Amino acid sequence: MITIKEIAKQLNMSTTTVSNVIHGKAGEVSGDTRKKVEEFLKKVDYVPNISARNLAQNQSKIIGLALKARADKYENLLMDPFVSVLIGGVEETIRNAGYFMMLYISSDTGEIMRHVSTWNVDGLILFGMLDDDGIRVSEKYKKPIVCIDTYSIEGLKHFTNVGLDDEQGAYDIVNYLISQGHRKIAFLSDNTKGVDLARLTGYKQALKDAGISYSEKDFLKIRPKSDEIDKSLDEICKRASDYTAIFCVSDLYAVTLLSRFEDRGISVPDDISVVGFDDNMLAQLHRPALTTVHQDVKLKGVTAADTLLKQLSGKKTPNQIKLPTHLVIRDTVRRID
Amino acid sequence: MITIKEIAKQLNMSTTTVSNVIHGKAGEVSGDTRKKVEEFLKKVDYVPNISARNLAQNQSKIIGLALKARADKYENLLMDPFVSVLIGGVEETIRNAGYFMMLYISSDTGEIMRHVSTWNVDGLILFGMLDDDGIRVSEKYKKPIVCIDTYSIEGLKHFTNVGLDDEQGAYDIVNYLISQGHRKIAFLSDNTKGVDLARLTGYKQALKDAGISYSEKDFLKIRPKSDEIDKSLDEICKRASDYTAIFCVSDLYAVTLLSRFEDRGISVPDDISVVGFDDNMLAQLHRPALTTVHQDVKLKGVTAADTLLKQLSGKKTPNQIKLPTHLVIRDTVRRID
DNA sequence: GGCGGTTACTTTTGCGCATAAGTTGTACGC
DNA sequence: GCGTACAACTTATGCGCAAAAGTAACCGCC
Repeated sequence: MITIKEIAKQLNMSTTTVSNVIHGKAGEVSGDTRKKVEEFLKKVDYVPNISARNLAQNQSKIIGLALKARADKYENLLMDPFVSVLIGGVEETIRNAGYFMMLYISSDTGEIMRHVSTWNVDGLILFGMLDDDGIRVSEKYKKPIVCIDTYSIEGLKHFTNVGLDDEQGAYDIVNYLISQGHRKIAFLSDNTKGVDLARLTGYKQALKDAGISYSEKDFLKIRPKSDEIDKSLDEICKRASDYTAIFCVSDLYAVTLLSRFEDRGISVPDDISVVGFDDNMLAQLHRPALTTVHQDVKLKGVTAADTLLKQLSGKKTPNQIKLPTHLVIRDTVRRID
Repeated sequence: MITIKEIAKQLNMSTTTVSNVIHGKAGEVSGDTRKKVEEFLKKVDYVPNISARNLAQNQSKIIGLALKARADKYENLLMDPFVSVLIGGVEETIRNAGYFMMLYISSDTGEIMRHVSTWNVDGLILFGMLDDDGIRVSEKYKKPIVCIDTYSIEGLKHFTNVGLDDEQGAYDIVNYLISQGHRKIAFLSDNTKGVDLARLTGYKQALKDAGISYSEKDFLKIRPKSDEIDKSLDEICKRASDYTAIFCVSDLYAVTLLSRFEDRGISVPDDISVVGFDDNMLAQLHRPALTTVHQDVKLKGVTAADTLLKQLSGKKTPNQIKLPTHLVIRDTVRRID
């Protein structure tokens, strides 16, 4: 590939002049010269060597997107259809701003931070990754970081988080359930942290506001590891008869439960109502179609990227951005009287 | 971040010595010095500056993964749940080999190639991207390229392709349909190129071997653009009564069709049988669960990455790798007599 | 005792680029 | 007609690293 030096030699001028034209520094190069250089650049299809540019400027034009990866099927973020949509949103935004995306899938924060340092990445988007260890490590590298769906109190002091109004979304759909006459409503999830906790809180609040009591046993805990999920699901099916409705923390779980119910001859919504959260393709295509809370996943990716870009240009951003959700009523909830 | 130069200064030795230790060049540095340097490196948590290294070595340790992106919902690769699994397979393999992954989503081959050149990427994995234009452009940059699911005859002369034995997979499932007594079998797809063509060929061959004739009208063409898909699906539903079974080119289409049938009161498999191809989460979770052809998507990603890594180390690779598929019999096919 | 070979280093160069610092030439004001 | 300001350049430097080329000490050996 041709270098600036070679171009300068062929045009019989200095590299600085060529460089100035490339960077559009007006007023430092005459119209004539500019034109000559521009034409030549086009002719030889000049492409800068980013390594050299980065070295000289101590930047990288790279934005890292780190995803937490886990081994088991239902634990693995990658299994959820919406992840690739989010990746797409981030990539598009970043590229339009002249940055590049390096994708990193790992659960080892330290490893990621070394990587950040090695590549001198300009900024980082963390999805499902921020633990206390991560916060400590990441403070060492003074790079802008935007988290997605992270509820760490400690983390919010340092980084901005892009997420949903999970609590409100959960509140809305549980409230809808209540409006349809349901009073025995279970909550299904595999943990009580972060996003799941926020949705649990919304669920509890809706119950409380309707004067419905909540007890520990209304939390149906699913175990996502592949060797346990079947057993776990069976247990939940047994306990389902205690409820008229189940609010699943995600569509993935909701649809999984739906198919399990179908297999056991439990009819939705006649025998029991089921709702989810996310509104992904699974929810739309399943029959009965799932009543759920819609989130705009691409927007989430775009917002995270935009926020990071703002920070890179020195602007301040709020440390908590909550995207709205809305209820999508389909066919898995029955009105009871 | 600390540099080799600084380390050398503090240890009172030359940068070359430090560099040699870093690269484990035995015999060029004494045990004592080696130990001293290694300890120091650990103490200061030295991380190399990749830009500088790449510039000096004229390499990049980057592997590009380029995905073809299209605007419409069903045309957009990212919408298919399996894409992120494939990305994960590539990333894992690459990272274990000390490379990094830069993700690129675009449909502009030229743009991608400029990017390749700018970053001096060591190799490229192309997914759903190779058109004739792409071949021409990519020949200019002498970098190893591995394609995924690409059937371009022209392309195979230049690059290796990792794909499935699509023809055999299609043959198997259509043959299964025939073994269940079906003779009026339609094929559903949105195009007749690449993977879709291979599956169509397998379908036709199975019909032929069973003495069943095929005519143009047995090809149900779906139009994936978001403003057309509904109408398109309705037309297909009308024509469905001419058949006892429909072989959809992908699970995404199959499940979409399944839910449309359900909405119109057409019962699967009682009124009509439906099969797909891919065996993704949609197929597993839908009820009735979809009979389909299984492919190992992660393996596809891993194989593509492995193949590229082999090429990077100078090894020869076959120019066509076909991963096996197998039939997964579930509940969307009825035996007819 | 001079020479080749080896070990364990150091000095130097250059990758391609951006940029600070330096050099012209010339128009302008008074 | 001299200083100043500015436009339009060029020269020189350094980013951090790898690696080629150089050096110095030592050993063995005929």
